[in-house]
Amino acid sequence: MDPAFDALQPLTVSELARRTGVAPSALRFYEAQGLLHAERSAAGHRRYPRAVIRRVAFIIFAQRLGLSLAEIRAALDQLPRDRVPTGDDWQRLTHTWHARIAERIAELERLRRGLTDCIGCGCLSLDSCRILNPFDQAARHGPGPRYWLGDPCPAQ
Amino acid sequence: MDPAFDALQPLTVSELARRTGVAPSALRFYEAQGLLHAERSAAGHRRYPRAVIRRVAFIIFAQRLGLSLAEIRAALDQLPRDRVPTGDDWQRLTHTWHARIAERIAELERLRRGLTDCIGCGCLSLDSCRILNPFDQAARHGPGPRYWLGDPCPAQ
DNA sequence: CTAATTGTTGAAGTGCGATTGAAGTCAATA
DNA sequence: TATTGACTTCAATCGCACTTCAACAATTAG
Repeated sequence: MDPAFDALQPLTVSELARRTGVAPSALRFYEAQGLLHAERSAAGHRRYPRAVIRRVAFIIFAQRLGLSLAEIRAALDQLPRDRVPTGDDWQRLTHTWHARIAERIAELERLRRGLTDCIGCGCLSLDSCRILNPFDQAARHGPGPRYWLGDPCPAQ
Repeated sequence: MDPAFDALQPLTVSELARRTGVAPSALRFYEAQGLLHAERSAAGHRRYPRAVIRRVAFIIFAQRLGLSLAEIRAALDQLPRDRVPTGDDWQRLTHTWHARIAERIAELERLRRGLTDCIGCGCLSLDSCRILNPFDQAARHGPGPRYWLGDPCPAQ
């Protein structure tokens, strides 16, 4: 009998992969990075408690919001280790993300505006146009600063 | 005299870097990838026509929208080679991006909703919840499919 | 003239987020 | 018993977007 039919059994890596859409190789990678943990069967196979699905969902959400795995790990480390996290536990983690989402939406709206006002228009204001969010960009580590310097576009 | 003061002179790589916020190494990399082209001075130094600023702006915008350099190159290849692109030329390129931005904003709003409805809530609906956009995800090449399968969350 | 600055090239290195492959283990089935 | 299939580990590799480095050439300031 397919163990996936038994809602009380822990999940194998391929079952978890099927349920989350995340490849088994990625799940193992996440475990190596400390984002997931699994019990082991007698044969050394991973056995995931069902609560791990929510954890993987969290990882996917966070990635879509642009967080790195290191950041996601730091967030997940805030969860209680001694019990299954409650809805409140999860909500505390995602509390600050609403602001993050709002910022990203705002940036997209600036981008949309920039498409017409600065890229699309025939003016030469690009030299002195600020469309991309400097704060957003300054927060980026590593390669490619990419902030647009100067004063607002005269077209605005 | 600083040649940057002369609005009619072509730009050196460091001037272009300063005006766009893109590192010289990145500008050279873009040239190697076929996204930019430059005339050369007698000494073999790059001389960018001023119109290249708009081109770099386009690259930055496109990157923030999640396009790869290969995709951006394909878009830029649509521009006329025999003359400086007009506003209309640029707008034709960015035409489809408005839809792209709208989709991404919609995804962020689903994500925001999912934070409360599915991650944060105490229900067990995650097993059968679809928050992340399957179409978006299916469009992703390479690693990490990450689509959420199944029926909509009962909480919705 | 000298020294600093800015530029050139090609190759190699970096960081992230994985995937892939080789070699081996284990349980169930033909 | 043999084989199939799912799993294990560890190391290597990949794709992307760059950055860094070494060695050298040219320009510019004092």
